[in-house]
Amino acid sequence: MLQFQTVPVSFHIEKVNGKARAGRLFTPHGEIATPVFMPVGTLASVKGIPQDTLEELGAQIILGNTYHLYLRPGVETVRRLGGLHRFMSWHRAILTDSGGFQVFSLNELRKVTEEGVTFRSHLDGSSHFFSPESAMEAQIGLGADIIMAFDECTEFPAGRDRVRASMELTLRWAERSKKYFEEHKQEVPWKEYSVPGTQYSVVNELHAAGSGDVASAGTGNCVPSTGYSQALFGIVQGGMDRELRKESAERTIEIGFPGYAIGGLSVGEPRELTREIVESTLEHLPKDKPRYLMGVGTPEEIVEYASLGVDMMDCVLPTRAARHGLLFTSEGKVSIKQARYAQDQGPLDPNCPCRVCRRYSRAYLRHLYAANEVLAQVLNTIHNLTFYLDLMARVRHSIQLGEESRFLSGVWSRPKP
RNA sequence: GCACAGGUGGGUGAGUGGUUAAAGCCAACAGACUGUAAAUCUGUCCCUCCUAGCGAGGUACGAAGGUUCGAAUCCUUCCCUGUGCA
Repeated sequence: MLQFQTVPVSFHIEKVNGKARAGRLFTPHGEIATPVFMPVGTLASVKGIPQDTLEELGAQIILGNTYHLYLRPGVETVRRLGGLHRFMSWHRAILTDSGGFQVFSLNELRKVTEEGVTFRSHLDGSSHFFSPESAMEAQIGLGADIIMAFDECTEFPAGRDRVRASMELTLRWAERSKKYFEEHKQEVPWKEYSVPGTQYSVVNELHAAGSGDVASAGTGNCVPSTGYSQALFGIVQGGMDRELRKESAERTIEIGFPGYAIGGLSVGEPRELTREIVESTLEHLPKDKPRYLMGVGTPEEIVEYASLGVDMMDCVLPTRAARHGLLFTSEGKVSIKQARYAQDQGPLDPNCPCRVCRRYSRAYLRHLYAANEVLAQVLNTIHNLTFYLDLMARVRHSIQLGEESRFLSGVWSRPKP
């Protein structure tokens, strides 16, 4: 009889370069080289991109969203189907957000109390209650490798009293999240598929399977190595107040998590302020634990945050902007819908190795967008994700090589082939 | 030929005497997008001028004429389109 063990996700730092770190995060569904950019797949799908393509693009871990999946198809459905990995046939790592961000973004459809948050569904208006406990229950049921404490993402601007109250609430919710998680983490759906006596070897096979072996890519391969459980990360809040950020960090650390996120940023504040808060908050986070900056950013920003010592980032920007015709290239932003590209036979980004830039012209991409073809969204997203993932790979490489001086500028401009 | 029904800005299509340069939608053009209520949202979209504004002129609802203080809206004739009947 398999005894399910609960060793947390582990993190090894391989190289420190200034404030930046390159490392490896070990999860039940594979290793992740950090710093890592995590594409967002809110509804168990990175919009427009099939899972095998994501693997080819080098996505190591993707996000899912508890609130959205809870509403549709429902946590119990996903759990019965073996968890998110099996359900969506994604063999690599997954992180779920707790729904904390929806406390912020659905501000007109929610009511926050000490106990939790009542949401009105954006789908049908029905009322739903999320608490730290129910958010953990849901995330355990979904079975992501990394799950997030249920927090309140504080709005901007907010007065100091409001920020403090919000931070305190998040701290109380963090304790409740951890307590529930510790008591229930063995209920994760993939324990049923655990194979005794396997560890990293299984992880590696999964990676191999992910690199193009269609025959072995069935749901049966969604088998995590034993010896791992999900990992619950805590979230630091504190608004734009350095002191409160410090206090939030210290008290979250006191509760104790295998990784720490910086939340509540990129909520409308000036970019320079974001950077300041990130930098000052990072100083108070443990050096030996993964640090996850939630919800950022532009290509320039993710490079900069990595250089400051952030290990994990996620953002809807590359995927959403792609669907809206905004493409990131080595030469800056390209709004492919502009009339000026109608006759442009050149590639989107001459320095980009992605399949889109190798094959299609700007004129064609502009046409697809103008004609509202679904392929426009697919190709644009493939490019933007390639750009982001490739950028982070170069950042990792740069850190590993100790190229500190070239870090920010060098990574940005791609060497000519 | 006769009888109906129609002709509105790039396209559709509201509007049947006055806050109408003319709704809405589409197209076009530009902008936004940062733990996804997002294949979404915002702005511009007749011409000219400037002190750039709920600014000033001009032109405009098939054509020409008429009624009226005032017409896309009412009348007359003509042109054109669709349907039906010969």
